[in-house]
Amino acid sequence: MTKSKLKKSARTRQFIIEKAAPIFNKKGYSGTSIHDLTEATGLTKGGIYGNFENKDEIAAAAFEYNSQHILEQIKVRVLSQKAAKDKLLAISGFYRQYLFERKLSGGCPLLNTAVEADDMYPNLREMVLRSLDYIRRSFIYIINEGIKQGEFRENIDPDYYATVFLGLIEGGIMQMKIYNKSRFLTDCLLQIERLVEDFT
Amino acid sequence: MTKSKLKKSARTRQFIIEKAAPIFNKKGYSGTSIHDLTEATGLTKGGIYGNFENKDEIAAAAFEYNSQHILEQIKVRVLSQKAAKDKLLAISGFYRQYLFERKLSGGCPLLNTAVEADDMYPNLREMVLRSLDYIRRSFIYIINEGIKQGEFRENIDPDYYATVFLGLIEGGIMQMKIYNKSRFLTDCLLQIERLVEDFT
DNA sequence: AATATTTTATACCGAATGGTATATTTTTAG
DNA sequence: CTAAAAATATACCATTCGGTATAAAATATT
Repeated sequence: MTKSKLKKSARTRQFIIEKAAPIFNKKGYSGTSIHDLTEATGLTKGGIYGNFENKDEIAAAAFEYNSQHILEQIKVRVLSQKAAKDKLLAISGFYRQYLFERKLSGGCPLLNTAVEADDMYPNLREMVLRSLDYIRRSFIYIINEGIKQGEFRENIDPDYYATVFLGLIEGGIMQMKIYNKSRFLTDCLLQIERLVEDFT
Repeated sequence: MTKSKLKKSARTRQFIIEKAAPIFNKKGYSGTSIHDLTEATGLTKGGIYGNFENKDEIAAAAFEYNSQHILEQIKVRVLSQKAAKDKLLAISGFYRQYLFERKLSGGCPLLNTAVEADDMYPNLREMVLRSLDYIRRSFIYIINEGIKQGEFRENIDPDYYATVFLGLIEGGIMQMKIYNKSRFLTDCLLQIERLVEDFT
């Protein structure tokens, strides 16, 4: 192992994933061809198929990559706050900054993949479900903690608000993308923040 | 004109649209092949291409069909109410009933097409934008009327709430589809109704 | 009913699809 | 530095893709 701790194949695999991820996010699973990936990576089919079994496996890895990037950033931001209210605002804060991430220019991978996969690709659908549920459970956990520690009122339904918050986020992203105006997302995020304000 | 007022071709065209619409809504534009349509209609390629220029035109007609169905139902429900508050509740009421429409089992065509089209198919994107904006403007118009007639408070921002409502609707549908539980949509609709309640 | 017209079926096209066998190159280990 | 192993390029495969020319069938007009 001269150049790196990882084997060559592992590095190439990662390289392919990084190039493939934004393409799948923009064009979707059906809309992305292997040729798109050879073009983006500079590799040939042999190079791609030497590292992945088939298109499904690349798509799955690409989604996981896109998804993990979001979940990790949310995690970091939440952990950096102490008060439950600030933790919730940290999540909406992430999506405010998210607007400017070139990496995710194709929109929200959770939303994109959810819409394409739900009726067509059960494996991808399952992966989306797990990722969405991570955010959901984060909301629920934070709200419950807030209640437990007397920071929030007691009659707040964590499940309900997790759904409302996620709905506002994804619905806001959808509108932002179609209107090509960030205001549509920021308005939805503002509503989340107002609801959170009302928790105390 | 023996059997109908419409020419044969017009009837066949309509027949193709009706069969194609749910397929495009489930599988998306990239995911739907002409073969899918010949299979669903019982026609051959000649029959299809005798009535449509190309796949784009079928997809556009299919989206318009799906979209019009929604917009018309919203229109009817809104017109059946007099008070601004009831008009707003009529829209969320539509989406409650919407859950059970077999016709739209593939989810919300506005959401589906928005997500697939935004980066890839500018024509479809434009059509989605017009449809979404119709609902948006309905919300705005109703809220403005409510304010004008003293039914709602005066410090309500119609544009803001139109965005929030649409976000909750589409975000709710997305969650409902991926979790396969209607509660995720009904919770988002409930939040709309609570916000409307607060307008008075 | 006969004919003109429209509509649909058949048969085909080149290109692109996902995928693979194998030759060649590159990397790794001794 | 050399040999073994791994990774990549080349060339190819069958299938499907969207689309079309044309022949056959169905419909509309007289």
